[in-house]
Amino acid sequence: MKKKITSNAFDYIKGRILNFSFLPGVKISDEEIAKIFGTSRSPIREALNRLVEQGLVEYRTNRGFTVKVFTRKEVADLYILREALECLAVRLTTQSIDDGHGVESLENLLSTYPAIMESQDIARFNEIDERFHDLIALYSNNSALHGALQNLHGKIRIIRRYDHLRIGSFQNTYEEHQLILKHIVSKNVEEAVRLMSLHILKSMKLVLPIVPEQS
Amino acid sequence: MKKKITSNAFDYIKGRILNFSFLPGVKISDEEIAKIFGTSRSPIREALNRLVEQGLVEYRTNRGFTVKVFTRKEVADLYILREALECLAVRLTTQSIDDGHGVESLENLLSTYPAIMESQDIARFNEIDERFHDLIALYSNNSALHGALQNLHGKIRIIRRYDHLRIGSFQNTYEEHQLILKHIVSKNVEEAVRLMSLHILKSMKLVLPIVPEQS
DNA sequence: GTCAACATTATTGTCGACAAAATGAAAAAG
DNA sequence: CTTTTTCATTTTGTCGACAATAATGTTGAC
Repeated sequence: MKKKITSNAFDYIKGRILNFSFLPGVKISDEEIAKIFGTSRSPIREALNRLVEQGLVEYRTNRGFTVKVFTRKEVADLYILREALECLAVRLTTQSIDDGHGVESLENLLSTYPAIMESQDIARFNEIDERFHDLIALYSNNSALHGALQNLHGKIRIIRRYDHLRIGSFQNTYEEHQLILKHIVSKNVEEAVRLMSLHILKSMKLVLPIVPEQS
Repeated sequence: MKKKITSNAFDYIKGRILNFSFLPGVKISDEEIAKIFGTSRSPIREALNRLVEQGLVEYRTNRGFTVKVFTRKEVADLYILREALECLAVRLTTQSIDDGHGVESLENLLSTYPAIMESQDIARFNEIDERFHDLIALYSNNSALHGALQNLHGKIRIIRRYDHLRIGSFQNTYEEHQLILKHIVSKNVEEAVRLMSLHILKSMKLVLPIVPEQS
């Protein structure tokens, strides 16, 4: 088995960005990462270039790499795009879900919500929340869509950091997910899509005011 | 003025992929590109890693970089995603188009179609075709959406290579674009969206059979 | 002639070094 | 004191080299 430093570094840096260990705006020094990995800077730079293209990292010539900072406008744009994509995912998934164990997976996931809500573990709850949406994207059986949504979720995760009041909306999210799934299972496409749209837009309204106005 | 080899190489390689000078499946040797640029391989590799993340180039460990080959399923997925995004773009653009010179630009563009149709210049026609869609994405005033669509168009361009019968459909495309714009201008959102959807799906039906079945 | 084992060559991944550019600190000018 | 200039330090972009891996070619057994 090989090392493939680039790929490891990619995961490592992305991980630290997504769990807020690297905060928006901070510099990511290739030299430092290289030291951490005990390697040279070349593979680290390759990883960073990948992350730039993924939209999580920003780069300015002769000035290095920083974690991307999103303006409020950008966040709104992301959510509007996300709404369209999630609705498409619901549409496609509803059509094709019986061809597999998709319903099962989703219902299993839903059944784990209460325990986690009980525990008040925000990070964990956000994880399964994201997983719910990811599963729907997955069962849409459209890899381009799935990829696009994963990319969006990454960016939105960075933003969600500001969003700590979410404890109150756990119950809400749970109920909405349940209802969406119910309509997916019963092939009620239009209603499922309508609910998903509301679900995303509601989330946007919660998040937007918390994002700092300017970069 | 700086050089920024990475960025130049990125544009150069992407350009050659998009104008079919690098065909799907062929190896892109970093060493060769480095020779062309008269530089070392490091900045070339950084550029290639960016292109990998953009989905135009594929990478396998210890085996180098190749131009991405799309399967027919992937192409179908791309078009379905594209339909959703283009429709969203039409929706947003219709709402906001009077706040600028958007209509003008689009009408100007449309007015250049006949001459190019006359000339039978396929490449040039595909260019303005793409430009029409890009302008709509631009005037949607949603940078996330615009970016996602640009990315999609890049991938679809690779596929379009197989599509050489398009001369016949010039007239068709022209009329459809005219009609779509007309409904955008007159704020007839739903009809504009409906027509755009048909426009994309028709294109998909044309392209799909031409894509080689398997990778 | 086919095929496996081995040897040769080419390619890929990573390294350490260094010049150019930016940053920050100190000195000079106002 | 501020502002500007100069200089030292750090960071960034690129290079050329090399070991590890894969691709290719050669040989000989069957």
